[in-house]
Amino acid sequence: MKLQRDVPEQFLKPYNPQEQEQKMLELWEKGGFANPDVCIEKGITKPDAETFSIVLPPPNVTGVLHMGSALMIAIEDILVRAARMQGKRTLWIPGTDSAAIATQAKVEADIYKAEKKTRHDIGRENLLKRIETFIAENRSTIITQIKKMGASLDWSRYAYTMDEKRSRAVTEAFVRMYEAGLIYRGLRIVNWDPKSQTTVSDDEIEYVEQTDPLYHLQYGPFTISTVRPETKFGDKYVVMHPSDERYKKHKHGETFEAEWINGPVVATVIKDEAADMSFGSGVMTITPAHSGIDFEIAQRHTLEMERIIDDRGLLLPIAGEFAGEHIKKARARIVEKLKAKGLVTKIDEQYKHNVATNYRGGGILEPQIKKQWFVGVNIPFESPKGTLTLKQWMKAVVENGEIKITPEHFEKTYLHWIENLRDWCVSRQIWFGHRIPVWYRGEEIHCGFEAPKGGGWIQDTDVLDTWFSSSLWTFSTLGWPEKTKDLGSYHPTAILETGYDILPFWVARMILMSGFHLGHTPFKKVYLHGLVRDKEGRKISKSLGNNIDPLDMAEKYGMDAVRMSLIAGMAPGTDSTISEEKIRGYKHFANKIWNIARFVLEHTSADTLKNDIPPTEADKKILEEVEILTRDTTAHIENFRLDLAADTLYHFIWNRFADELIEESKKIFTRGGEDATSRSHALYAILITCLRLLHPFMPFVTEAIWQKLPKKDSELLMVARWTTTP
RNA sequence: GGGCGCUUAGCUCAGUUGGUAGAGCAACACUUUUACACAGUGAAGGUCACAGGUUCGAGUCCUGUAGCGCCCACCA
Repeated sequence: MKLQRDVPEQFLKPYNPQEQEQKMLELWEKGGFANPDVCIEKGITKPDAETFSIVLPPPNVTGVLHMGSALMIAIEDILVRAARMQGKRTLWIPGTDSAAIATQAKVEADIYKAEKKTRHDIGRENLLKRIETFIAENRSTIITQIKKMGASLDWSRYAYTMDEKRSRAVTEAFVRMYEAGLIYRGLRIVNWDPKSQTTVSDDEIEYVEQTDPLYHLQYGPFTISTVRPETKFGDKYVVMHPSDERYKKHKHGETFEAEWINGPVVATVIKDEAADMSFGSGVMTITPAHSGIDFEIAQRHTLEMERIIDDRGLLLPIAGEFAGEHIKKARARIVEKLKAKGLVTKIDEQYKHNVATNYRGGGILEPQIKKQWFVGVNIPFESPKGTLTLKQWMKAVVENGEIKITPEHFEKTYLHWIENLRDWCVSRQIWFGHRIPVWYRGEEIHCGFEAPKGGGWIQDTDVLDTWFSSSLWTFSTLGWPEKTKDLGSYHPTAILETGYDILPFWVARMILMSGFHLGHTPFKKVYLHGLVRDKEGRKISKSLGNNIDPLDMAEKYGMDAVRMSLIAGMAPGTDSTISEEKIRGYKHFANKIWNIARFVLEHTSADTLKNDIPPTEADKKILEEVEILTRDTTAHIENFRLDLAADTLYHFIWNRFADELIEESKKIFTRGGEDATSRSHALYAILITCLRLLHPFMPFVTEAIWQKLPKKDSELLMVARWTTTP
């Protein structure tokens, strides 16, 4: 058979991603098919088709794309593109997050560096203005980068956690939960950072190992031990385990007198299982105002709680002669005094223990009792499943299979987390974020959208935990609390895809919020991906210098190669590795398909494809193989085994299609005749199918080839049908 | 301390309900044959962590041991 001369010229060179990618992006944008309304309008999707909706876990508005987010986008785009091609009404909603703590910290640090001023120096209003400016200057980066990845997001529905609609949703959610009694204000022990003057959520604690002396002190008839003598001024309870044989003769509630730092005190014996019999003497004194465990013990037995340390870390008057001193400095002097009084029985100099620090800024945390806002997880509310607590709801929807988590073993992690779940502290003492919609006037409290009429009302100065707004995301992005069409069509979303590391923080809390506000789940499925590591299996971090920038790599090897190398070898929920060599490997693959297309097009043309001839027996068999390939790939995608789908396609295309089918076709074409015609039809059909199936994974190269095909059922591969014979 | 995982080729990892061990990369030899050298052909490479058990049959199921990792809690 004679070579066709009408092969597009571009195929005569190796595949050049830089040349094609921008063109494809423009083509897709012009089509507008990421918007399901456009798909319906243009007759691509049926108006009553099954929906497939998914929210993009919103990246930080001022962030930059890294391999982790690239993986997430690749996975979601594959699911979305496949669903769209399968005829579903497909919506993928983009958005960004304000990441309040991180953003404020960054701006504060910048200001301090340039002007040596703290936020207290410049004031709330000014700081917020500076943050807004900072966000305005940096917000486009991440959006541009996401677009470059080829993500088929519907940007007409873009949402930002701090925009007007989302802010409205946050306030509405807070007010409704307050009115239902699920949000309350309470005194609780919180992690207070004296350095930055804010509370820190449990998730933001970083434990740092430290070596300090452990002092063993005589306390009445008991020996207690502590690394922090400076907190011990108010101690008047000794706690021991109820079944500790050594202290059998001491009854719960009995009192005794003990000589202590600033003179004699009357102490009470408390029996509580929190005491560890194997630690030291098995007896401890407690400081309820400055220790979580102690606070809980005190609560159980309704003991007095007295503050010893103020918000700045200075000792209060209870410390007597030490009052006003900073705890750090006071310790040595207090130890001296205890020694002088003969109360120090022993010192372990090299005692290793963990100190809680603020992972941003590193300040050592000092637990304090503060008034905070909480979402009560054990308070009943009326749900479609009857009267339930939030905790019971969150447990039920996963246990009864309304929400399926993949990989399955994370269901255990989730349920275990729910078991240990305590009330969620949602107030934060920072300035950037959604302000708590509560006003005070003396003892009066008002929760609503604005201050009540009449003067003297002062709004709560705290803002909400950033996860509060994030947990409304599946429905706030669809227009809630308005009863929008989108909300009706696309909620619950089909699937939530995110990293396993935020399963508790985000996934669980979305289930909570959706349960209360909508009475159903926010999604039907949860798919969790793993972390991206370097080829040595190390976490990617700036300090290790092993960061591989996805956009640099795309520049060098093409975005398809980057996407494919993230997906291949990535089993659900398992950490995967990335390396430049791997990316290069998939660039070769893109080139392979390119050359396959060239070969096929050299042996077909619009003219030859017109003749509808029956395939030979051999070709029939080959076409059956392609059907199996389609079935396998579709099944793998449905099971979220994108790695297997990618592998299957890779091997079929390279080892079967290229190495075998094309090789044997050369002889057939040399002989010519009907067999050759049949074969050229078959190869063309295989190419078409491979392009369709591979498109979600490698959208650019497949679309670029598609654009040059002489015969196809759709102008854009992006909205071509998933399975069909032309 | 509680929970969840992992251990398969030099490296990174697949291995779906048990049925004679797989891929990519790396390394080796050969080949410039007009789709592609960003290639092809071929060869090499493994006591599936270890020890028991169930089974006709175990990488796969069960029990235990060792090593590694992650999450949660946090020791006064």
